Parts: sequence; C-alpha cells; structure tokens
Amino acid sequence: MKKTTTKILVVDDDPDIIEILTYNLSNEGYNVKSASNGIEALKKAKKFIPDIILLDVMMPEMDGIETCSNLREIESLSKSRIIFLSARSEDFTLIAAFDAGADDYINKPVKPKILLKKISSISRRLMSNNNHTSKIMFGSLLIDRDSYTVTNNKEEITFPRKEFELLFLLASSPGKVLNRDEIMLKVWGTQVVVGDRTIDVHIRKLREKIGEKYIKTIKGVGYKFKV
Amino acid sequence: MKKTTTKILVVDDDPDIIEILTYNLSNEGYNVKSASNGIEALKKAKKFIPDIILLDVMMPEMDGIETCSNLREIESLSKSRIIFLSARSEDFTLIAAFDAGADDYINKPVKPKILLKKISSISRRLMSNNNHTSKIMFGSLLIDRDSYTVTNNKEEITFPRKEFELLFLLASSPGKVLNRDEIMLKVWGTQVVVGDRTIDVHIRKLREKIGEKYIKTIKGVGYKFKV
DNA sequence: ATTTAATATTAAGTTATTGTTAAGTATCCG
DNA sequence: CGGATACTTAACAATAACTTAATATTAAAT
Repeated sequence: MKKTTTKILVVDDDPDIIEILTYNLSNEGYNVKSASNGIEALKKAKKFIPDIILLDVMMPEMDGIETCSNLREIESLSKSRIIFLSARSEDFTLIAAFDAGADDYINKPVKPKILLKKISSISRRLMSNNNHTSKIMFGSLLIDRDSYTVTNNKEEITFPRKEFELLFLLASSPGKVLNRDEIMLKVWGTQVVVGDRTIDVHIRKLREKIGEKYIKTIKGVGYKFKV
Repeated sequence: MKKTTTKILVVDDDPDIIEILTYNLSNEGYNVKSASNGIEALKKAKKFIPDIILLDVMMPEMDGIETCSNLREIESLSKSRIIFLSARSEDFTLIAAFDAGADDYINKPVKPKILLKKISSISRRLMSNNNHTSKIMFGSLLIDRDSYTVTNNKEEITFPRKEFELLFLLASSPGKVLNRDEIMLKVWGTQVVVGDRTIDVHIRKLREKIGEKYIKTIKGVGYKFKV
C-alpha cells in the first residue's frame, strides 16, 4: 500500500539522470516533475510547489547552489526540502550547499536505494507531524512514550503499538470524549480501514491491563479518560 | 589521585575566534592549543591527543567536515569529542557533521557561557569516566567503548564494530525505544542503505553473545535496552 | 417493560513484523 | 594475494499484533 501524493521536482542538466530518477520515483508512486536548468527549476517550482526538490550541483549557467538560494527566497517553497546531488568533487563543499539552504545531500552516482530511502523518510516526516510530548502522569499511572510502557504502582507493562497509541490519545485529553472517528483517524490514520469492533477490542485490552476505572464509555458518543 | 586537566584543541581560521576561545578556556583551567586550518589541526591533534576538539565548519581548503572525517580515522583520537562551531543554526548542517563523526555542535557567534557549559559537562563526563572511561555498566554487563569489548560475568568478548555500535547505542539510553530509522541513522549513517533484516541479524548476534534478556523488541516500533 | 442500537467479550482467523539460518560480498590484514 | 573476519542479503519460519466474526450484554429510548 504505497499511496503517496508527495510532489518531487528533479533538476538536472543531464537527461539520462532525469530519466532514471523520474523512473524510480514515479514507480514508487510519487508525483514527479523535472527541469533541466536553474531558471526552469525556479519557474516550475513556483507553480508545482514540490515537497521535495532534487537538485544537481553542477549545472551550466546557474549552478545548484545559486538555484538553491533563489528557491529559498520563494515564500511558498519555505517548507520544501532540498536535496543536493553531488559528485565527490574538489571545489564543492557541503557547507556551501547547506549555507544555501539545503536539507540533505546524496553523492553521485545516485544509488536508487539511497535515493528512495531518503525520499521516503523525508516524505514520512512531512506527512506526520509528530509533536508529541513523551510522558503523561495520572494518579498512579505513568504513561511513557519513550519506552512504550505504562507504569502502574511500580509495575511496568510494555504495550503493543496500537494499544499504546490509543491509550496515549485518550490520556492526552483527559475528560474529553473522543468519538470513534477521531480515534480512528488519530490511531489508525486515513489510509487504513478497519471495523468498529477493532476499537472495542483494543479498549478491552487496555482495561485488562490498567484496570477498569480509567476508561469510560459514553454510549453513542465515544470514550473518555477518567477525570 | 592524579589531576589531569582536560586538553582542548581549538581549530579556526579566524585568529580573533581562536584568541577569544583560548582566553576563555584557559581562564577556566583547561589546557588549550590551537590550529588555524585542517592540516595543522591533524598534525597537532596527533601529538597533543586532545580530549575535546573545537572545530570550525567553515575553513579554507579543508573544511570542518573533511577535517573531522580525517580526525576520526586516527586511532588515538577515537576517544576525543569533536564539537563543531558553525554560523548556521539549521539542523541540516548537523546531518553532514554527524555523518563525519561529530559529537556536538555550537552555533556562532559562540557565547562563552554556552561554550563553557558544554565543555565542562563533557569534561566532567570524561573525568568521571576516568576510572570507567566510556563504559556502561548493566547488571553483569560491562560495555567498554575503549576496547570494543563487553564483559559478562568475567568473560570478555570483543565485538565487531557495527554490533558494538548498536549495543552501545541501545545501552546509552536504557529503556528508550529506538526505532529502525534512528538506529539506521546512528549506526549506519545517512549515506548507506541496508535492508531491514540487517538490523535484525545484528540484534540476533548481540543476543547470542550477551543473552536474551537485555534487548527487548517492541514490534512495529523498535528495540529497547532492558530497564 | 420492551425494544433497539451500541458496546463488550471471546476466540478464532489474518497479517505485519521480526527471527533465524545459511550463503553471498566486502573489507581487512598479514 | 589469500585467508579471515565482518557485514549484508535472501529465503523462509515464527510470532506477536492486529482484525474480524459471532454472540452476549448493556444502556437509552420508547
């Protein structure tokens, strides 16, 4: 299941490179466009608003560094990630690239695996804004995201992922009733569809582990964490 | 008890920076030497064996990143901490810096307070580890970075590099779950891609050598070191 | 009190993720 | 160079996590 809408702009003066990169990335389901020089890159980027820009360092007329600086001036591209493609060369330093506003770099010749890995990890990061805090305390409960554990009266239990996420979600807004749609969205995301009973079963397991008193059912509405 | 002062090598092409850093650090009682470029830094570091190296990122000829990589090749400096000084606060520079083997990072302009605080905390760590230099103890396990060995009940086993790095990483934040991306980044770096099973195999070898009880799998999340 | 819709419970599938082994590459070192 | 050690991959097995299905129970509405 690789449904992504991440937009990528490939910029290189070598048509072969463009082709190979475009091929690889399209294959993975990314939305790919390309440009063969800096000027064109700027023009296309303004319209396309790519999430990720792959930028060759060595290009005639306007090189990658300069292009990068110009791209960074464009307000609408402030959230785009720029990755440099560079051959191990003498007068080019990464520092110049990073100064110009690069986010990462890949050495040429580009290995598809490295490319795809970087893209997917950036893409993943762009998609999920994980600004969670890591610990929540509640009476005798200590919920710790770092270790995926819940400590209840000195006893530490490690939770499976979904169970933990669910508990963490509920405990993040104690007292607030979360309906099934919200829970579904936050714990399972939009890409997955599971039946309603799945939530119940997870709730059951949580109650089994932390006791009955913490999670309250509001029939027809949802669940809430004890006040 | 012999009191050794922490040795610091300051590397910067700007004499003013060298002076101000040297002044501040000497005042605090550190043993400070300096170099004005990468080549000189390598030469002096080999003789001086500094505990801490303050390395300017932006230098003519050999930049900080490259210098760092070269320093890291030197066996006798494997215990030295390398701190980058850089004018850019963006975290992308960190990617390259950490790839090259950096330990920490200070933004320019350098605020003496921050500098001294970092230095003193590193220094304290180096000193307090004087008896147990970069060692981690856990139950019957003694993990020793100096010799890349782990002693388990008097039996000393020497670990291959990757295995050791992985173990050390996990053991450095006991209880914390590290996901595959983090592990990948810290042990393999950003410019290498290996399959997922590679991590498993290394975990397996670790368990084989130190026993099953130390490393716990959190399926779908990552691995953590026993608490 | 009865009906009804929603949730609870249990156990039995199903799948995703990790474990394991062995064999294939790379790297190091004399 | 060759032999050893380290590292990676690939194929398959094992397992925990997750989902579903079937049935029971509950609470709200009538």
